Amino acid sequence: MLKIGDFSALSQISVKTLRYYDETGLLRSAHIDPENGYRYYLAGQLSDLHRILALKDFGFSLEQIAQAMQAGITAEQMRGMLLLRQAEQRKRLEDETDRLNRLNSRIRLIEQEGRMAYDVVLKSVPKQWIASVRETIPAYNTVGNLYGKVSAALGPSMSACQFGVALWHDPEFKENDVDAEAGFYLKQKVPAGNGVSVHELPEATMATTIHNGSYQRLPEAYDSLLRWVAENGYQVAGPIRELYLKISMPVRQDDESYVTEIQVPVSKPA
Amino acid sequence: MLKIGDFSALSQISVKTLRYYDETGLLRSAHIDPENGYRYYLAGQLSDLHRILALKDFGFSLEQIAQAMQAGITAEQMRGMLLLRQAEQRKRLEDETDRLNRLNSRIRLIEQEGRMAYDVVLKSVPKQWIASVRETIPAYNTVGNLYGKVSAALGPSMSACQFGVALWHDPEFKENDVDAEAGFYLKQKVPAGNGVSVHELPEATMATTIHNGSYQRLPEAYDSLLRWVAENGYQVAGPIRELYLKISMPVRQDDESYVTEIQVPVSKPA
DNA sequence: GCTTGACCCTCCCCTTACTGGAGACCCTAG
DNA sequence: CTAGGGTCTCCAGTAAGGGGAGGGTCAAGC
Repeated sequence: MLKIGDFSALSQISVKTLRYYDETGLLRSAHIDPENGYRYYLAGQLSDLHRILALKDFGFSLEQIAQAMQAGITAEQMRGMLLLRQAEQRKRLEDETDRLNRLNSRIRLIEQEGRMAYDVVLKSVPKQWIASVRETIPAYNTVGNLYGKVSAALGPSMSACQFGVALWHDPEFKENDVDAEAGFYLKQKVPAGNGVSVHELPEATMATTIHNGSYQRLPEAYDSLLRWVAENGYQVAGPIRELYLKISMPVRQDDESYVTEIQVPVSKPA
Repeated sequence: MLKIGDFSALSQISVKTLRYYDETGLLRSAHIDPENGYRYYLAGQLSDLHRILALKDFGFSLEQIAQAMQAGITAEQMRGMLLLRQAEQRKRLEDETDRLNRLNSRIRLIEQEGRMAYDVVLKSVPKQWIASVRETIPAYNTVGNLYGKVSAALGPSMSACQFGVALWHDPEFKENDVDAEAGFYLKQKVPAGNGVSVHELPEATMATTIHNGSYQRLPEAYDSLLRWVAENGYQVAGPIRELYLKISMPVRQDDESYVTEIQVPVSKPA
């Protein structure tokens, strides 16, 4: 019979941890002296502990290990467990690889451009009702003219609007003759009409960034964002959205208090 | 001013998390109504939140992020942070890759041998005093004869002994003329003499496994262990140790109550 | 003006796999 | 017989929030 300190020395596992395993039932001590509560272990329990440590090293939780241990598992069942864990571990490895790639990409961007670069966040946005008009306009920065039309057509329904948004439908960047959709996100559905379309934008996975300030510096944000998309192995999968989260009337191109979010729908090519 | 729910909807970050960030000072709400305690956010804070999320995605802890955020960091400082994180992430990726390899190796072993295979654990063992004799013996299983010599030579010092141990000094497996060292681990240093050497084994990183039962099945344990060492990219880096953790007198080759630990010192080839 | 449902608040407990410490008891060697 | 080290239980804390209770607040519809 070994005292807990001896068992700890043999196994290189801390006394604290052994007590924890005993307490949680993962590895019960072979005997407890009822006089003084001392735990006693058998040398033969070292193989149980080794099994626990090996499974832990494979990435199983203590709870999973406890289940496997008390069930007197066969080689075939063990193989099944390990194959499941293998799949999870592959996924994990892929995630960590992607994370490293994102880090590398950001470092490159900072080194090449000498500035901080925009923070790009990948997120899934829910379905969203929108009231809008879609027209071919001469250039990006003339999109503002469309909002008057929308709000005039909506009339009292304007109260259901949250904030302005633009969608760029051209699959490639175009200087002129831009296929633009402009309108407002809606708190709830409102009737369409008067040339205004009311429809629901689908749920989508978006690479997004926030631009603070003047619209004249928007191209830098687009630059960071689109490079992020390309360098991390995504492709653009739909119209890019611009959300005008803070704006003031009358609209000015160089108001530094404006807040704009750019969203690029993305997908991983198969 | 946005209520916490609005800010949550815009950012896709849960209200709970936003409150947690406020509480911990990571992202304070711009204003708190003193009447009712409601938190209010500005749209401009979205870019702060985006920075937090981007850094979190890179693997920084919230505490690290908080420090970086309140210091008004420059692009160059940010680059330094990211380079440090990059090195950590590379290490992590390597660890996770090794873990997957260990998993693969174990699965292969089970599939090829149709049994559970031994649980191999990598651990670092501390320096250890030993009293021993070293001789060339006809075969492995005749090592038992040496222990009598050692205990006779030690005399009353035997009380400082913990358990018997054998070291195999041959770099390759040998059936005959085995260069063997046999003796006992010591609780403290004792005087040498009478043909017994007392010296200290160095600290070492060991791949280890526990064998329960008859010595006749020890070769299976060696098989699992040495395959593990080879398949996980280690090389043997010193004499293999056998620790006789539970044994009884007289020694029998087929006693199923014996417990033996095999330790292979390993290193990663450069 | 009233009600109702959605929203917001704080406070507490829970998660994993332990680690650290306090205070008390116990064992063994000299 | 004493000193030290070993062991016990209990409590608190970790990172990053999630879940829920209990209670106050706000806005819209009637």
